[in-house]
Amino acid sequence: MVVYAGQGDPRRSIELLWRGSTVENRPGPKPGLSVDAIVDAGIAVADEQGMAFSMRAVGERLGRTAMALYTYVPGKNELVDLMYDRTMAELPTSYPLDDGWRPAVTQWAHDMWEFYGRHPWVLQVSQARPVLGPHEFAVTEELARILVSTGLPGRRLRGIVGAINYFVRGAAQTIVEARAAGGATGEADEEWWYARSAVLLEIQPDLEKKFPMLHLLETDREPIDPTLPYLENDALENFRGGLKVLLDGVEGAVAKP
Amino acid sequence: MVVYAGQGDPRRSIELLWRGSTVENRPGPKPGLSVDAIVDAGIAVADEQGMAFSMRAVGERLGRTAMALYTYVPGKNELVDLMYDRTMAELPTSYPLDDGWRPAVTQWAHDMWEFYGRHPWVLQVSQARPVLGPHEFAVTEELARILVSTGLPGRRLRGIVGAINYFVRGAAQTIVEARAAGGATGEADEEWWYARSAVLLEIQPDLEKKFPMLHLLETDREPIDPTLPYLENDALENFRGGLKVLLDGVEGAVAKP
DNA sequence: TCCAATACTTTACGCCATAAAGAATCAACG
DNA sequence: CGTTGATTCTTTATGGCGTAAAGTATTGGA
Repeated sequence: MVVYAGQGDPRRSIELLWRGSTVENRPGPKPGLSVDAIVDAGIAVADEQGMAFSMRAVGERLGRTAMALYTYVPGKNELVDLMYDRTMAELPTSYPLDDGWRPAVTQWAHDMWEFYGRHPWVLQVSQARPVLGPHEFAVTEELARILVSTGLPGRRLRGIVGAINYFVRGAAQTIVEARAAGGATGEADEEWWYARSAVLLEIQPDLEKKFPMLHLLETDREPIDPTLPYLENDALENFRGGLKVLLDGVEGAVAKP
Repeated sequence: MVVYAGQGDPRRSIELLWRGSTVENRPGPKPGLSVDAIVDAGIAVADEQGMAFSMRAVGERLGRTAMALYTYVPGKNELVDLMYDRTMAELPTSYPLDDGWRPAVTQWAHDMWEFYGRHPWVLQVSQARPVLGPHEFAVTEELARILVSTGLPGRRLRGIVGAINYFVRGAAQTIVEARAAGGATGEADEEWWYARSAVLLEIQPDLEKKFPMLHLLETDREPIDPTLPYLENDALENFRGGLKVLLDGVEGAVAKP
């Protein structure tokens, strides 16, 4: 299940995102938890166990039952929203433009790529309905700021911002899920690929003849960095190459009106 | 939950994908179903109800219990794999190159975009572990074929193929999920956005000053086609713009060595 | 005719999110 | 100082999910 953002009461969600919890002097037992603590626990659990994290797991990590969380947070969806936005706080929001927009965008993209690698579950949070939280805003604002310095009009930049976002996300997703495929250890990785490929070639021996272009793409390789596992090499190379082409396109748009 | 492809026995999965079910004369009652029928039912259910489709629902549509499906298919993951690959069969796999690669790629991308619109659940199927089915191969092979005609070496094309895929997927995801946000009818769409935005502006009145670049991007609009709903306009415009930039980048790569 | 394989159902298990109700705790008011 | 009412947290229960296990009915071949 992709987690859709903000199914619940929009007011409550947005207040939580932008205001945090307002604590006054109220009757009743002192709260033993806080929204912040719950969000942090949620992030920790998700980082460890992926999106299979559950309210039970988050509660357990805090020494409570799952239901205790519902005192602070309307439901799982809203918690995910908060986790999503909170995590984004760790991204830089100020890139120097001294060398122009291109190095800045490149750095932004690489940071984003690494961010997704650190928090794979973020990629599962629905994208289209933006969470509309402050940190997500800040991160996108920064990309916009960098790109505005190209001089291109906003109406053209919107597609570009989207393209860069989609690209980084997609590329990150590829590597992240490929890693996950290997299992918890991250080691059985190549074996998994190998098992699949072997069976595939056994069943379809003439695969390379049936799909000659894919074969061509697969086999025309640059020398790889032997210190990295195969998949990381592959993904990083493709990421750099794709980003380069994308930014070349932007450059073209900047050059001619 | 994003549905990961192929958790089970790789041999069984791949055989199902590439060979279909082998039916001989065996003892026991005649099968009342077939893998094909189940896959079709699965696609129908998913098209209607989104990824919340369940084994029970698929079984029901065929007048069986959920467990009956397990006679034909190892599990839900494998069924999703089969659905995924089967759906892709409806995509064209031969674009004319008479006018060069660019119109062909553009058409490929638009077809893909519409495909995702027809089958939104496909976007939820895990990307990174490719399903490795014949139709997915064919679709990607075709994109590769088009791009090989640019004369670029395979090693450079790999990043480009990735970038185009990610972009189309991302852009489609945005519009598809935005549609879904509106609810089953697809009508409450703008209202949903409006509700969120209104609350956001109420809580953060100086939003536009805090994020001036986003504001700039948002407000610099082209005249829109009044026959389409707002969101479709927006998404389509961004899709075209982003794709153009991306392909400009490819063109740049083609021009200079 | 009987055996063994097959198709399918029923039942059950362990997850999940979360609704509903109850127990314990505390500030404020009479 | 005792009571009230709000608040935190637990317990229990509901209805969903994928699928394991066991049972029943059906069939081709020996």
